[in-house]
Amino acid sequence: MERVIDERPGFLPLYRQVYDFMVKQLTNGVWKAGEALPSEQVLAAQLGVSQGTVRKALDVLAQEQLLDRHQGRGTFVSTLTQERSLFRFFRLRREAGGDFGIPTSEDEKITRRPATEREAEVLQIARRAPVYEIKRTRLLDGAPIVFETVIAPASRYPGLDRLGRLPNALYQLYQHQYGVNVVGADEELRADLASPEDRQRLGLEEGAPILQIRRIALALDGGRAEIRISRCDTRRFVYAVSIR
Amino acid sequence: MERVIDERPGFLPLYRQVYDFMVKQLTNGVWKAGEALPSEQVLAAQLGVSQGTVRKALDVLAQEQLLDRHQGRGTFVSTLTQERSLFRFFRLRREAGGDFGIPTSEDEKITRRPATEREAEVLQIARRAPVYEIKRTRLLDGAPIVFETVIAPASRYPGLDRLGRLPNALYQLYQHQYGVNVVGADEELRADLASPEDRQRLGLEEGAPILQIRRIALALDGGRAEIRISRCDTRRFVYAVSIR
DNA sequence: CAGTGGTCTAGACCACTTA
DNA sequence: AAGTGGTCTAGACCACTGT
Repeated sequence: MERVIDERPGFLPLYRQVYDFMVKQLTNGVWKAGEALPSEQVLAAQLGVSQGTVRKALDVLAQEQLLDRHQGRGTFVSTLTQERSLFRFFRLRREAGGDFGIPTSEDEKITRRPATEREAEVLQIARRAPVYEIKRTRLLDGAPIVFETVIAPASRYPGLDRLGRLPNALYQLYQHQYGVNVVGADEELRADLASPEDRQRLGLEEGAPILQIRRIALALDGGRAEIRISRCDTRRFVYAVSIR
Repeated sequence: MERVIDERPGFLPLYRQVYDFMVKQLTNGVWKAGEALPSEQVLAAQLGVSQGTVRKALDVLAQEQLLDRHQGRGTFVSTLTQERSLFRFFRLRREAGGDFGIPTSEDEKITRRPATEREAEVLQIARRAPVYEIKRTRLLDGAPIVFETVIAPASRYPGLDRLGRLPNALYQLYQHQYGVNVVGADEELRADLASPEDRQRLGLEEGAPILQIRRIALALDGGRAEIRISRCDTRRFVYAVSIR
């Protein structure tokens, strides 16, 4: 860690510098998903700081769900396969406090095309830079519930269209194949009427109401991982949020 | 703090016991909204624990937004008047990353009636126990956007129907008049078609889509503060969520 | 048993606010 | 200058996991 001297204007607490170092280890793939980190003692010695300072940085990362800590076992890089991580981003569940459903996919189609003006701006890529557009129908309990469109920058995910059938959990693919960690999302929700394509994919009648979710997924490196537009039939499932 | 001896089965970390003590101070109104707490040193001495342990409990409460800490000034009980607290629960904003609007209210009507079976269950009160039902139209930029129905247990808010015109921010009233702190909420969102009452209050046409938010507000004491059903016109405003 | 993270302490010093 | 919270250290002991 080299103990950089704090210049007065531009002061960063030590544990913050340790935190930044650790984020770098994660984004650079030095510490990979599922792996164990060195122990607190070892890290403290390597970085030339006290164990308490290392601990403070680790606690922040654990709270951000980038690390899993287990007393007696060690500290591990979080994997998005885990239930809680999956349902952090897939929030449809049976109504009235029911449990979450396990989604599957159908009628998938992936194309490569230039980004629209707005997409390029949101994804922070060059005008008309290539993106992959993935359209698919998502099912819960075997019934079509969501019509999903994903816009992902081609630069982050080279060859995404040559992978064959995509897995159910895209974020897991991003993490393991491309080293892109999705750590958060901003969503905007609104009600709309079903479009012809909504109706065809979800088996709805004309004039049926639809819940649209427009999500911008945020990557660990500070950039944007994708845009995702989900159009949901909420007759039997609701979108659940907990505010704390 | 009396330093309760930890019985082996039933072990609670010291800082957790300190935390529980502090929550009691807040729920019992010993520490009131806006007031300053004793300093860390004083608390540590009073409770017979180290400053570090007090700090750990205070940090948790600060993170839960129940306390505000300011270097050099002190630690204060959070007030729900502050912008960020208000917008923690009012999440409609101008679309496409725009700013939040400041809501006002209109056509308010409050009635007292027995709870329905389902309401009683959700609010954790006795069958047919009295509740207040508040209906009102909420406006943004002067335009009616939300038709809101609030179900609040009468036992928590005695005389709520004799207060005259209710303030815009009900949670602030709950906190200052009744000592009820709203610390979180569970929400379920779905799309629906505008009902006749929706259409009348929001000026919509038949067949217009509506975003319905069903919220259960959680109080600091672990009970339920209210049920709130918001039916929103999302043509010009969207419901914004940040997942981190 | 050794090794991990979790808790707790005591004390030093720093940064910020107020008077 | 005095008082507050914020950072950092060093060391002790506890709880849990594996071998």
